[in-house]
Amino acid sequence: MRQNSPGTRDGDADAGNGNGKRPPGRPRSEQARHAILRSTLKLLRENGFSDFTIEAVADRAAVGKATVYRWWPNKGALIADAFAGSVTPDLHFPDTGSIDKDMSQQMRQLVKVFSAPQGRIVSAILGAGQSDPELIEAFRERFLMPRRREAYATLRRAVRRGELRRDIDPNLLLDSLYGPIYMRFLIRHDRLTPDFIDRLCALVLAGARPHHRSRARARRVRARLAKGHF
Amino acid sequence: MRQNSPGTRDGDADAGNGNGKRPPGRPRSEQARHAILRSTLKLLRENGFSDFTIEAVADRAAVGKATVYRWWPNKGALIADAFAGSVTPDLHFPDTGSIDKDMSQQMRQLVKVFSAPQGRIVSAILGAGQSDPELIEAFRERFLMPRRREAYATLRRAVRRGELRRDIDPNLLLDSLYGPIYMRFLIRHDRLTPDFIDRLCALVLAGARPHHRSRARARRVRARLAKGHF
Amino acid sequence: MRQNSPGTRDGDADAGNGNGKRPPGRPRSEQARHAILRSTLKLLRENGFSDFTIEAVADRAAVGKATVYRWWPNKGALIADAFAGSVTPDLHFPDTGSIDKDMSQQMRQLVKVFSAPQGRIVSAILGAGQSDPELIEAFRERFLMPRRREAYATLRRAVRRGELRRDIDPNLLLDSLYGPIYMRFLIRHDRLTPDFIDRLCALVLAGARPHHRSRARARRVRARLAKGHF
Amino acid sequence: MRQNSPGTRDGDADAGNGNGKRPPGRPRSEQARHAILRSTLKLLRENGFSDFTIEAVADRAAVGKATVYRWWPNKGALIADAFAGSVTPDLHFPDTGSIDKDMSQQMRQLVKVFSAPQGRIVSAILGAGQSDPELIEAFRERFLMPRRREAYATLRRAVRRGELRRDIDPNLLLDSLYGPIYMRFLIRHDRLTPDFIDRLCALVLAGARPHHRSRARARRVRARLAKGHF
DNA sequence: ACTTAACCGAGACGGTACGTCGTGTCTTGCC
DNA sequence: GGCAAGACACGACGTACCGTCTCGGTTAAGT
Repeated sequence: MRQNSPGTRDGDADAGNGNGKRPPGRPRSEQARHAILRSTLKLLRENGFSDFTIEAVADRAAVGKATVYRWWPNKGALIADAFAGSVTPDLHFPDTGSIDKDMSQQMRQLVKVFSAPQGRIVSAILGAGQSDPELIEAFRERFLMPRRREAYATLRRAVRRGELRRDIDPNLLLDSLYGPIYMRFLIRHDRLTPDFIDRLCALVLAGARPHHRSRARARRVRARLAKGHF
Repeated sequence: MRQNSPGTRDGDADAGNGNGKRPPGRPRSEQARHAILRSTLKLLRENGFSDFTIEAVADRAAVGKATVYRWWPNKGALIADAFAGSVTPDLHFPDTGSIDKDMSQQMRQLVKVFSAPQGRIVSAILGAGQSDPELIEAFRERFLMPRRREAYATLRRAVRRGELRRDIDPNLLLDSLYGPIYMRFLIRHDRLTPDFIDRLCALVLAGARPHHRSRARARRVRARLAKGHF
Repeated sequence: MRQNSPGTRDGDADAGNGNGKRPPGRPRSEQARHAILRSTLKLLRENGFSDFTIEAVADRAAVGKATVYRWWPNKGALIADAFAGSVTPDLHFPDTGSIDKDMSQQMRQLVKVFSAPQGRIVSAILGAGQSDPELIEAFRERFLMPRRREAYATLRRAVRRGELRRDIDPNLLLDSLYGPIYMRFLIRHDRLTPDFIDRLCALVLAGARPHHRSRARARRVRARLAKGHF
Repeated sequence: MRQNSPGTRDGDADAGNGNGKRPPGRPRSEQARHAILRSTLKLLRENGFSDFTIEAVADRAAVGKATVYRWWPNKGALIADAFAGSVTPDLHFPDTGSIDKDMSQQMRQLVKVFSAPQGRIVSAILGAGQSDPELIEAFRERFLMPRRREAYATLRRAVRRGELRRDIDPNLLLDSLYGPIYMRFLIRHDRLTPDFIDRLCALVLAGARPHHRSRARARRVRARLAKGHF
C-alpha cells in the first residue's frame, strides 16, 4: 500500500530480501509496533477521528513519536494499518442453498460489526477517507474487496441454482444490497435493524430473479441438485 | 440547528422574536456573513476539507476571525451553513407518468451534482460528519429530507398508478435506490455512470412492482386515467 | 493636557464658548463621565495596570465603550485624568518655622499616600508612563509640579530664615529629598518608614545648611524674627 | 528566579543536578536561546515595552513561538533574563582615595548607561515591573544589588579614611545619592547632566561627613596614610 | 570482546492553526 | 448629537500538534 508498509513486511525477513540477509543494526521492535497499533485502535474507538492525535498514540503506547513516523508516513497510513489488522475475520458467507439466506445472514453480521465499537473505526476511516484517497483505498482493498470476492462466489452459486438471472451484474447487485447499509450507517437517517436487512434482501433479490419461464427451469435444476445428481 | 444559527434566522426579523423588537446594538453585517459563506464554499471546493482553515476563510472574506467565531461555534457549523445555502435547487422530481423515468431522471441529476465541484463539498460534509453529529444532522435536515419529501410524493403517485405495491416501505425503497449512489460516491470502488443509474432503477423497482393479478388491474386503471375519466 | 480634555471643560458649557451658545444636540452626560472615572480608579486599585482594560471600565461604569473613546483618546489619557481628579489634596506643606519639620511632615504624608491603595495608581501611572510620554507628563504637571511650587515657597522661607544656603539649587535639593522616596517606592528594595524619612531629611538638609559664619548671622536673624521686629 | 530559569542554569550541567545526569530527550538549543535573548533586547531598544511582542521576538529570532514559551513563562521573565544577560559590566567603583570622586565617577557612568539605548531597557523593566513583581525583583537582584555590594565596600573605605561618619546608614546614603538619578530618569522632569551628579554628590556627602573634631582627627589619619605608614 | 549500524525513548525544535481577548471604530434605535 | 449596546477588522495571546531533529542508550551481526 505504502512504500514502507510494515503490515506487508511480516515474515519477509529473509524471503522478500534478495540476498537473504537481515539488514545490519538493531531490528525493529515488534513490541513497539503492536503497542502503536493497539493504542491507535483504542483511541479511535474512544475519541473518534477528529481528536485523534499521533502524539496521543505515542504517549499511550509509551513510544517515541519518531518511532511512529519511522514506520507510518502519516495519520492515514497508521489508521489504515491498524484497521486492516483488526478487521473482523468472521464476515464470511454461509452456503445455505438459498441466496436470500446467504446474503441476509452475512449482511446482518456486517451490521452487527458496524454497530459495535468497531464501527467507530469504520466510520472514522470512511470519514477521514473523504480527504485522504489512500485511506479510502485501504478500506477498499483491505476490507471491501476481500469480502466482495466471497460474495461473487456466493452469487455464482445462486446463478447456478437458478435463483438469479444469468446476466445479472454482480457489482450492481452487491451495491444495491450493501449501499443502503452504508448509507444508513454513514448518514444515520434511519435504523439498521435485522428486519430492515431482511426486507432489503427481499426487495433487491426479487428484482434479480429469473423471469417466468427460466424460473420453471430453475425449479427443475434445483430438484435435480437436491436429488444429488451432481 | 445550533443555538444561534444565522441560517435559520432569515426572515425571523419580527416573527421569531416574541416582542417583535430588534435587539439593541449594531446589527450583524449581512455583507460579512455572505462573504464568509462564500469563501467557505470556495475554499472547500478548492482545497477539500483536510486543509480547510477558519483563518483562511476569514482572510479570504476580509473579515476578522472573531466574526466567524461569533456566529459559528466551529468548523462544522460553518460548513453546514454554507452548504445549506448552496444546495442545488434543481434536484426536483419530474412527473412523467412512469416511476422508472421519474426516479432515474432525478437520480442522474443527483449524480451530476456529486460529480461537479459541488460534490467535493458533499463528501467533505459526510466525511467530517463522521466525527461531528451536528454536521451529519445538518446534511440530513437540509439536504436529504427536503428531497425525500418530494420523493415520497413521487412514490405515492406511482402507487396510485399501480406501478408499485401498495404496501411498499418508501424508506426501504428510497434507501435501496440512493444507497448504492452514496456508497459509490463515498467509497469510490466503481463509477457512477448514467447507465448504472438506469440499471439500478430497473433492478430495484422490479422488486417493488405489484404481483401478477394486481398488475393486470393496474393496467386497466392506467387506461382509464389516459382516457381522462377523472 | 490633551486636545479634548474633559477635565478642563467642566462648567464651560456656556461660559467658555465665545458666542455664548450651547452646542446642538444632547449635552454630554456628567453622570457617565463620573462613572467612567470612578470605575477607572477602582479597577486600577484592584487589578493594577497590567490587566486594566477599557472594556472593563465601560462595563463597570455601565457605559458604552464608544463613550469612553469619545472623550479620552487612549488608556493613558483616561488614567491620567482619573488620577488627576483623585489626587489627595492634603499634601500641603506646614509652616512650622523649621525646614526640617516642614519637609519631613509633608514627606511622611506623601509616603502614607503611596502606601495606601492610592499608591497603586501612582505606580501604575509611573510604570505605564515609561512607555507613554503623555502619561508621565500628566503626572508631572498634575501631581508633581503643583506640590513642587509649594515646596519652592517653603524653601524660600527657610532661606530667609537662614536655615538653608542662599545659593542652594531648589531642584537639586528637592530631588535629593524626594528621589529616595520614589526610588524605594518603585524598586521596593527597602521599606519606606517614617524613621527613614526623618533620617533622610536630616542627612540631606545637613548638606544644605549655610557655612559657619553665615550660620552665626542666621542665628541673629532668627532671634530678631522671634522678637517680632518684623 | 523562576522555576525553570535558563539564566541560572548555565554551568549547572553536572553541578546543579543531584544525580549528575543529563535529562533525557533532545537538549535545549543554546543557539535558539541566544537568538531569543538577542532579539528581545533589540526589540526592546527599538520599540520600547508597549509594543513589545512575543510573536515579534520569535519571528526575529527565527524561532517557534512555542520555544519562547517553553522556557519563559511570560513577557516579564523573558525581559528580565535578557536584561540580566546584557547588564553593562563597566559600572564599577574606582578607588581614588576620595569618596566624592569614587561616587561621582560611577554615578556619571550610570547616567551614561541610562541615556544610551540601553536605558530604554531599564525604563521598560522598571515600568513593566510596576505590575510584575518578579520583573522588579529581577532588576533588584541582578542589577541593583551587585552594584550596591561594591558601593558598600566603597563606603567602608571612606569611613576608614574618615571621610564619612562611622554611624552612617549606607542604605540611606546610597538611596540619597541614587534616588535622585532614578527619579529624574523615570519622571523626566529635569536633565541628568554630569554637573547635576557632581552637585548631588557634594550636597549629600556634605551631610554625611564627620563632625568638627572628628574631622581634624581624620585629616591626621589621611596624612599618615599618604605617607605610606600602612 | 569490540565495532558498527539501525533501532529505541524522550523531548526540543520551527511551524501553523487554533479559539479568545482587547483595541479602537462603526452602526443601530433611543433620548 | 450624545448615549448603551454590541458588531466589526485587526492583531497578539498562549496552546496543541505537526513532522523533524538530536540526544543517550540498546540490540544484534559481523568482526
